[in-house]
Amino acid sequence: MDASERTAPGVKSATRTVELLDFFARQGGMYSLTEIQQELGYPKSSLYALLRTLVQLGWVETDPTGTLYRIGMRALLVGASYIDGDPVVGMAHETLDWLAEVTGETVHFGRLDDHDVVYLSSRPSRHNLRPVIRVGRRVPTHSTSLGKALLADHPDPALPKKLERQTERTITDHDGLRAELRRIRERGHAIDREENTPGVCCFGVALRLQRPARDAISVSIPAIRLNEVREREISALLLQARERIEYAAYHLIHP
Amino acid sequence: MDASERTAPGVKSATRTVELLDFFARQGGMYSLTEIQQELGYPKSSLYALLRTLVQLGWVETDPTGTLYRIGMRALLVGASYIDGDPVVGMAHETLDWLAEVTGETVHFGRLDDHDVVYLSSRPSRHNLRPVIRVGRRVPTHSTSLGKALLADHPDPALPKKLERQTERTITDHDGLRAELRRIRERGHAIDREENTPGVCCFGVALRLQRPARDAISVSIPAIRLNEVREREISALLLQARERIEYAAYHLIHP
DNA sequence: AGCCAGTGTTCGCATATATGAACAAGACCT
DNA sequence: AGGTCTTGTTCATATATGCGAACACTGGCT
Repeated sequence: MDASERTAPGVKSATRTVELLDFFARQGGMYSLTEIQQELGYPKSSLYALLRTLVQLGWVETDPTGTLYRIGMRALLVGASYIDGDPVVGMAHETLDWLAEVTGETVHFGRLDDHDVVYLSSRPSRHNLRPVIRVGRRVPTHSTSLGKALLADHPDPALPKKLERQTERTITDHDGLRAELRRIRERGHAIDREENTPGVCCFGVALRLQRPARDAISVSIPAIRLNEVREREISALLLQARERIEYAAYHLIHP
Repeated sequence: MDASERTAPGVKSATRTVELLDFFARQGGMYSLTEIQQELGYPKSSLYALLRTLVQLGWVETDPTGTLYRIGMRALLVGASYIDGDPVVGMAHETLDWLAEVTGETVHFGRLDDHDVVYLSSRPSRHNLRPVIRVGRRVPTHSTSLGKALLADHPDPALPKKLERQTERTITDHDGLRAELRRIRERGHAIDREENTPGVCCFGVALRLQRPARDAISVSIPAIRLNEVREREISALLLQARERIEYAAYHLIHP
């Protein structure tokens, strides 16, 4: 109960369980006991017991030799259900379809979590043959249109300590980012000009369903296909999409 | 170590952690402490500590009052990574795209897990506007083409004790199912004629990447759009898709 | 062959957690 | 208001778990 209690996050073994799952999720691939041990720093024997338990439950799988571990199938179900159960994602569904349809570009729905934005829903662009699963992926706030739109909506946004460089155009200083957020508030939408991924520009707006906003939508475009006309077109459609979702939300709350 | 050790699945608190996540995933929605307590049967106080721990870690979220719990955003990431890290799903990707393209129908990739098949990847049909997230969902083996194809490939398949009725056409007796599996082996592919979902027929084949097979692919069609010609067409394309995937797998193993 | 380094596995004790019972806080009656 | 449920929260102790150290295997090296 004293101030030194920062080391007590609760049930230790539950914490480790999800940290382990998180590790697998971040890294992907298969790892040996010692590799995981080195990464997470738990004692070998504790980790061993934990892994065996999770293997037995199907949340972790091993290779035939039983010595390499990876995430198991039971973990799959969990992710999908967060999205299925979310009313906002549900409401936005049709509008995201529409936005993808009229722009022909990749559309994302993202939610703020700490200093990241988590993709909750997305529509592949018509040009992108392969519909990559991006749901559940995390991207930084400071280098993405989704993230910057959400930061700009916050009266006193908590910026990450260090703004990690993603590309040569990433804004990496706090003053620059604050100036950018001001521009976004004036302009009404956020733009990411290859600040997170080379060759990709994004336009994003925060959904004002609660203050400060937690959800945002964006349209991503290959930089090559971008020009002033297209830019105006995209931002207009994006704002229209926001209206639609906010309208739907309003009528859900006040039937 | 004696025979009565059936009650010791390992680290208790880890088991409960994933059981809790599983509960949220299955049920969706928000639940109070007592509701969860009644469902899972853990002592109130233990559950309380567990929930608080997971809330603090972002794996469980509460409503503003802090009294209703639901699954948290961090759980999202985990599911996606299972699929991203799987070599077979990766290999099948292009072929699934192709199969969806040439049939115009919904295509699924599924993997056996106990008495269920888990969807690992899917392509929406051209007629189905809304690309529903089905990845991670579980369907029974005995009432789906994916499941029956996988059972048929097994020399001595472990049939579920009780074959749950899904529709009026579901095969619910073991003898009937065994006969059906024999027919599938003779025919070369599995058919589900509205046995799992009214109005939906599916064609499925197991991928022979290991024996017994663990993965399968299927094409789903609205029963209305089905006729003998289309049926032959679909099964031919399905078998072709299987060849492609098996071919790709072979060349991945023997470069 | 024998050694060595690295890895997975087991075991007994110190420590953290699980638990039932008691307490607090509302909600809903009458 | 007062009483009576129901539900969330805290606490002390029995109990399960975490831990270091020892053991067992394996493969590579000399």
